[in-house]
Amino acid sequence: MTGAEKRRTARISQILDAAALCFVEMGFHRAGMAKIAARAKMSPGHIYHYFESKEAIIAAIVDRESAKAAERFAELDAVDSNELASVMTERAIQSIEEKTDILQSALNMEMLAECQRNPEIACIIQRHDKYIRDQLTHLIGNKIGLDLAEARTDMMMVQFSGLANRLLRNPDMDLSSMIALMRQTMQSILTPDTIGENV
Amino acid sequence: MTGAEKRRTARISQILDAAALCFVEMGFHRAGMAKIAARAKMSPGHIYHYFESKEAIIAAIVDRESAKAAERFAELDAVDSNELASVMTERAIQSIEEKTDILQSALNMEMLAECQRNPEIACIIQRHDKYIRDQLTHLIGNKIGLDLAEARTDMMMVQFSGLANRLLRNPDMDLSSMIALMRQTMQSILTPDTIGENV
DNA sequence: TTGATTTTAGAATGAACGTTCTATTTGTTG
DNA sequence: CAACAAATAGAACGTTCATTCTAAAATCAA
Repeated sequence: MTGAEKRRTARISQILDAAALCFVEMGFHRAGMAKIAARAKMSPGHIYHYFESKEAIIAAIVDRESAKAAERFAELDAVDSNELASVMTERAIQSIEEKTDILQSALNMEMLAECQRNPEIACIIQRHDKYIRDQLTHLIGNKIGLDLAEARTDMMMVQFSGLANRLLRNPDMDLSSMIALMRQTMQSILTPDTIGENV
Repeated sequence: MTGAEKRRTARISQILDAAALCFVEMGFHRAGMAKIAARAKMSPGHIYHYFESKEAIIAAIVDRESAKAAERFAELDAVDSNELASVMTERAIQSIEEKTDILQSALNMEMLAECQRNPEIACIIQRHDKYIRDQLTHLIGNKIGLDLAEARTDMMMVQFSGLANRLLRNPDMDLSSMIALMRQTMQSILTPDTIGENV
């Protein structure tokens, strides 16, 4: 990688990091280019050498998250089938405990609200969503070998986004009881015969 | 109610309806007062005779939803204890089927995104959330008479917001399978001995 | 080092938007 | 009906913000 290319990717990272923080703190529309620029330690005008528009920045952030998710799934794919269910459960718990995903879900909320009316963003997010869903279905159905893999995947995803949503709406909520619930539900989703005959 | 008061409440409804639609369609920040006014069939300036600011309109919308929710809970409170669980389940299914709550959840998303940085809105939403939670806990614990009422309530609320979230993110999702999952989960939440010992 | 090219800054632009102000219309009441 | 109050319209204001433009600084090639 040449010096110029290095610098370029470094600047892009700076912008993406700054923008993500600004979006979380102040929302997509209140986060002005001036503030993003200040946080990324460059001039507003300069951002336009790397991104065509503010929207392009969101798109890039979603893409970046997708890439991270892909990495995590690649890791899970390497786990032994017998351990997979418990590893997935613990991963989920862990990401809640770290509250990492809480900040992330504030960002997701912003994106989701935005994608309601911005078709290009909507497309990116739906592609991302489909990717995650396919990966999970693969893990649950093929690797763990459970039946009704799609239904279990949907339950899991409902659980995840629901939990994030509730934590956002009720920040003072008792995290430990939420974690207990989460663990239990994850286990029941990833255990045979949990899902009744009426599905 | 005098003629003046009638007109006043009618105008306020007009504004609230128009604003809610605009917020869903275009988001809080893109929904300009001009557009809300046009939709409410009045001039922009006139809105300020009823609401101090745009934020006051959101606050009023949330309050209005709270009032509607209160009505629905009052109805549930009158249902016979033995039937309550199944009535609650069917109510939930129904609101999904009608897709009413989907539009509603787009609005919720908007509010939720907004409340991340607007403390006044955050306060209103959290009060609303607490109200719903208390009501549900009362129904589940006192009327149906289940143990672990708070935990069951939280599971239920996670389930609800999660489902709304997923439908928003993935609008083409197969609704019928979602409904099947929902029914089953609601039943399991509202049945004794469903929640394990580890809670 | 010098000329060329890329990178960066920061001011300028133009549009959008929340809010306010002024004037007009409508409705009410003595 | 006349006088007053409330309701309403719509233009005007001031601000904010994404984007563009101009020029300066830094980097690199020769």
